[in-house]
Amino acid sequence: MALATKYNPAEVEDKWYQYWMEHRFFHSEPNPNKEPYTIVIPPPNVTGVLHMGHMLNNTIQDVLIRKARMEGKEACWVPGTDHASIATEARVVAMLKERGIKKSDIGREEFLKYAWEWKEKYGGIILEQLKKLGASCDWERTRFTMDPPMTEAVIDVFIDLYKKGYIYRGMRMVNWDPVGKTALSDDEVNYKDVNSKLYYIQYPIEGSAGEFVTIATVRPETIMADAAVCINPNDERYRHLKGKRVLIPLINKSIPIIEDEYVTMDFGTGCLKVTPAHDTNDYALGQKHGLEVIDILNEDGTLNQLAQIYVGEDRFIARKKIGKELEEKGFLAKVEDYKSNVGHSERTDAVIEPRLSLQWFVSMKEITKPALENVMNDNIQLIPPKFKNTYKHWMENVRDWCISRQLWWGQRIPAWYAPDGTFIVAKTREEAFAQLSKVNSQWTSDDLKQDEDVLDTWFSSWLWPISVFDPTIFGEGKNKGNADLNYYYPTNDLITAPEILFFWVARMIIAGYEYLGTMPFKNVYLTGIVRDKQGRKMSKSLGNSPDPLELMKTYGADGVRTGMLFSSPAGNDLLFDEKLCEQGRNFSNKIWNAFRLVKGWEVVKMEQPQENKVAIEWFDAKLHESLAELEDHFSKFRISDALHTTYKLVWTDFCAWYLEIIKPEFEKPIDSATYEKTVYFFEELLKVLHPFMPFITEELWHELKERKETECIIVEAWPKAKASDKNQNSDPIEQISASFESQHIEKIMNGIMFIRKIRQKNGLKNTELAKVHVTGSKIEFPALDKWKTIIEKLSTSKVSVTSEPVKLNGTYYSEFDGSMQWDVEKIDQDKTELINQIKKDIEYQKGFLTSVEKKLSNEKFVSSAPPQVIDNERKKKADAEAKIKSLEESLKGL
RNA sequence: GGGUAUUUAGCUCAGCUGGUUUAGAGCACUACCUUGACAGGGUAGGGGUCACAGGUUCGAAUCCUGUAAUACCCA
Repeated sequence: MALATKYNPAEVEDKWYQYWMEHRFFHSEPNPNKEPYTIVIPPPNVTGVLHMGHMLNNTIQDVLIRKARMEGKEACWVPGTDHASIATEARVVAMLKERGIKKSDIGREEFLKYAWEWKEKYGGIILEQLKKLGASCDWERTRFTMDPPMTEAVIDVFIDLYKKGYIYRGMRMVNWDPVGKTALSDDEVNYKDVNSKLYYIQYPIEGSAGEFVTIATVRPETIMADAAVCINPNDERYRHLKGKRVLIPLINKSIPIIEDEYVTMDFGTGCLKVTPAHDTNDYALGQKHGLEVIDILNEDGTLNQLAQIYVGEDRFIARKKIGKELEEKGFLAKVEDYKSNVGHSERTDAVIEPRLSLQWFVSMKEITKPALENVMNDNIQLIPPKFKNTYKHWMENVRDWCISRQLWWGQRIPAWYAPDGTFIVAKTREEAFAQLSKVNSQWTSDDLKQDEDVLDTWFSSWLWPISVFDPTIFGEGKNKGNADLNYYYPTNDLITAPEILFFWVARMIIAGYEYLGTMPFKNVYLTGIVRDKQGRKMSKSLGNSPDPLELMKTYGADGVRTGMLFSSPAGNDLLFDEKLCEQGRNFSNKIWNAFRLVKGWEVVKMEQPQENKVAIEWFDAKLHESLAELEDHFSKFRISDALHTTYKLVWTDFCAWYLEIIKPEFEKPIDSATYEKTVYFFEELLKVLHPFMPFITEELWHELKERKETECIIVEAWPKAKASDKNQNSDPIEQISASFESQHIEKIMNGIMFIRKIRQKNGLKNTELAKVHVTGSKIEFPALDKWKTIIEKLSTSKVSVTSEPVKLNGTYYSEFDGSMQWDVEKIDQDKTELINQIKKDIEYQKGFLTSVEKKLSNEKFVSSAPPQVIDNERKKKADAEAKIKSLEESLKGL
């Protein structure tokens, strides 16, 4: 045989991907005659390289899009990347540092030139890697969140929301990253338990020499920013302090003692220092009591002039030094070890500093309303639905969204400041100046300064499902959308990771309702997180992630795709094991070898053997049963289950049973009728396999038959499950099973396995025939008779079949399944094992019988259970009794 | 601290509306098979008190309560 015994994916994968591209099979245009099916890719970070999370995510998207394409829908999968302002800027800064260039020296314009240069060079890597995976994205529609039209959309949205009153500028306590020197959104902060110390500091009471009040704090370096000391008005211990003042140690500054029930009496000393500039809760307390705000930190986390002491020192060094000085000067009562939960920057890992600053915010209270409502009422479906709760909780407690970032890489905020601080939000300097001139004519256009900050990347990507189609619809007086938008929007499914449910998904829903009045997608499929075997999240720093490209080289893209999907229930984490890819590769190989077998046959025109007709009839039913099951799985996004169904259909039903039945003896030809039908089955199987394994299926599709240039499996029609004529209303799976004698065949297959078992126990050689007698009920007899030759072929035996019990000569091992009796003639060998087996069987059956009898003798059961259930129990009882009898007889025979 | 989940075979998971022979699959494991498609294979086999404790019910892996462990999200 000319074909290699092992399938070699490397030879075919690139070839077919290129072929698909050349023939533009991935490209989509609006087509009113077809139903659209749209997915927008969750845009990976431009700085990113393919990791296992992308592999899983994009495999699922590709499975869905390929299936939709085969179903005759206008399938459109839009790819692209986002500009990831913090991550990219960090990369570019690092690159410049290597070249000895400092960001601050070159200025914004120059820096952005380098950034774009960097983006052009490295930015496309991940998209190229997706091609290796087989992703059938419409590459002609590739988008980048900083493409000029996409940027314009972002600016339009900013201006529009500002005009609507959703965007405001405000002094707010933000999460400040002193290393990145930027504000972070709440979601970009990771909280970690950190060992720290609780300092008990004594504040002298003004005017009462020698009297102190003790305060516990983990941040002694902020005492200089204290604006008050707070006690609980219900606290008896401090009643005498009412209305007094205390002096801040070391700087001797006088501050008031205030009262508020906010203070927990049993935490620390029950006495709280209030530092409005450096703690979120203290800020709120300060607002309430009209306290002074003293910010003693610079943007890099060092102390400033207002601190008076240790000016210029880093906050952590200052903490140590102040602790020491407090002790030396007798202000420190004690120090305790303390565990506290401290926020760290997701990007730089620096300890987050709550900091007051002027930032831009989106007010979330109103704008989120439709987004919450339409998820709760299932207009938009989250899969799995357990995420609805989490979503609801977040949406109901949503805080205003801080959208300004102190970076250069991103869309610069379109706000223009006059020298006196008044500002105008407008698209261009000219527009801003024109607006300003109306109210104030003292300045020239050149006096205007644009805001230095850029917008959060999510402020771009929340528009993604709209702006990839038409970025021009945002803002007042804009058009109602182009043909693409009207055709593809709302998109169908969004496949993404649960970790960005709020970062991204929720915000896209908000934008969708705000700008188009409708949902951006109908279903949100949340994949799990890919972990290693020990359950650790895969990460670069742990180095526990395999290189996806290497994996694809080793196992083939098809192998890795199926490997990922073998174990990926929606929303549950996937413990990745390379063995899964190996299983995927082995599956490719199995398909390949089935093909080799079929392709190797000599086909002649001759009468079709009866057993082949029987096998075809059976497999045809099996195929349609599986198709119905597949449809059910897909409709519920049970992708892994869909793959398992396909896997079993191909490996077990087709290869292990069907092909074994019709396989001609060595070097004998096959009849053409069976061959044609087998090729047809093979084609149908390749089609259902295609979404999972696009490459091998395309290859075999063309190997199986001569095809025209565009006759590719990627655009072949998806096989539909046959619906039976009767019982139109009942479940499709049941219909098919019921319409066919499948339950008889299942019994026959069990019988075949019984014979094989006895053969093995008997130590029969491959050439020796087992002698078998099968007795079936009247209803089963026709099926048995039809399958007789097949039973013989598959179990290497000589079979006789009757519908009435007959007297058999000799001794037999028997199996009775309730209606069929299988007797395999005993051959003298060691019987003890078999005897033990039978005894075990009898015991099992007796135990079973007891449990059934217990049920039936329970009066309450008999009186309250539905009749069907009781009948079934009676049947179970009769079956068990018959089985025991049959087993005891064969035991006697031994 | 608050919330949401999970816990079924050695591993990864199904088990969808409580009853379909005292629990299924894949992988791993064991035995046998150099069988003319495939050893990346075949045939057969072993393996589980459904986390624990209560409760509801004629009947619970499935529903309820509590406990424990784990994971994620939020503060």
